[in-house]
Amino acid sequence: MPNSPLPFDPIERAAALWEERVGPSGAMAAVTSVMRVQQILQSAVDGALRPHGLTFARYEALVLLGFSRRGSLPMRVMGERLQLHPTSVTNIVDRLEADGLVKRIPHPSDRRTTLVEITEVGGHVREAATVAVSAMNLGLKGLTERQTQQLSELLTKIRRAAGDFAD
Amino acid sequence: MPNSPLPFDPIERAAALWEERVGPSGAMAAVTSVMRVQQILQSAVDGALRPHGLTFARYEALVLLGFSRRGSLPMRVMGERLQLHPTSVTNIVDRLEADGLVKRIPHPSDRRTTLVEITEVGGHVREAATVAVSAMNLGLKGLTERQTQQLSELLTKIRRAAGDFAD
DNA sequence: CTGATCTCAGTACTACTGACATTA
DNA sequence: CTAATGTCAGTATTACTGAGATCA
Repeated sequence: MPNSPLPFDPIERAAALWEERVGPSGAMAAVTSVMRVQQILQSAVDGALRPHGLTFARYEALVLLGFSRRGSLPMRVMGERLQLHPTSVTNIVDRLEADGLVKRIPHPSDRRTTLVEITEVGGHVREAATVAVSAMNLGLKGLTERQTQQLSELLTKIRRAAGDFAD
Repeated sequence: MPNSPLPFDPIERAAALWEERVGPSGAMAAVTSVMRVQQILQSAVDGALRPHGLTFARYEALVLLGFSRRGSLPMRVMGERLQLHPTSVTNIVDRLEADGLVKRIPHPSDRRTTLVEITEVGGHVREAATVAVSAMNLGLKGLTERQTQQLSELLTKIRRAAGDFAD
């Protein structure tokens, strides 16, 4: 455990001081909250996936491949969907391939492109990992179903404004 | 730029497939959204702070010290407030100290404790950095003031449920 | 002696830059 | 020739584990 719980909300306290000495604190509080919740969720999900030898990033890649028609996708497409830097895709696929969960195969018509295909073992690991993260509801506690949806909607507004996608 | 914007929302698409093949996708979508928005905000804030030689983590530490009475706090307290691992506090203070923004001073009564004090230079950098992040509203675009507050409230429910603090 | 505080060494993971090879 | 696709090497940040020194 990093730290025992504080008797007060540190973000709320920081926001009060910010308001008093700097100015409106709404954005600061929201941004800090996002950072902190990301850390909480990342830690929770990674903990559930560790027994399966996966991180959340690698798990997402595995799920994406499992969703595709032929169980394979070009590296570039994986990067687009998972919002990953090209070198990060290389890195993640390297690790998955080293564990035998995916394999690189040549693209039939475009020889620049590398396809990544989920293996049978990869499929089993994906299923087991999915059971694990589903069982913990991905660490998302404290919100009702409706509030969870509200949260997604608010975050999607931010993503859209940031130009993540043009819907 | 990591990638050009997609013509559709990748999280929404993944959620639809998840719903179809795995089950309820609300939590998955929310968690993935948090991860992605954190990345967006982190990148935006770090970009604004880079000219000042700071990351968001180091900036937060500087702000925290600036808010304290005497401009100094024990390492342990910094870790509590910023929700950082003890070794991360050491790391961050090391960097700030190397840049002359803070300095370690001995605690007057408890010799186990190290106090971290913001320097005059550190105060100037903090002020300039605050102007920079305030001007960009911390990268938080796409939400009204009211929605920003809603977002903070939802995230705080998660933080409370995770045992971050006992209010 | 027990527990608190901090540091150090080392590991893991991911992002990003810049360079480069291959191919459309 | 220009653009696209991946890979490699190297750098930067932060989280975390385990060990250990110092001190209340």
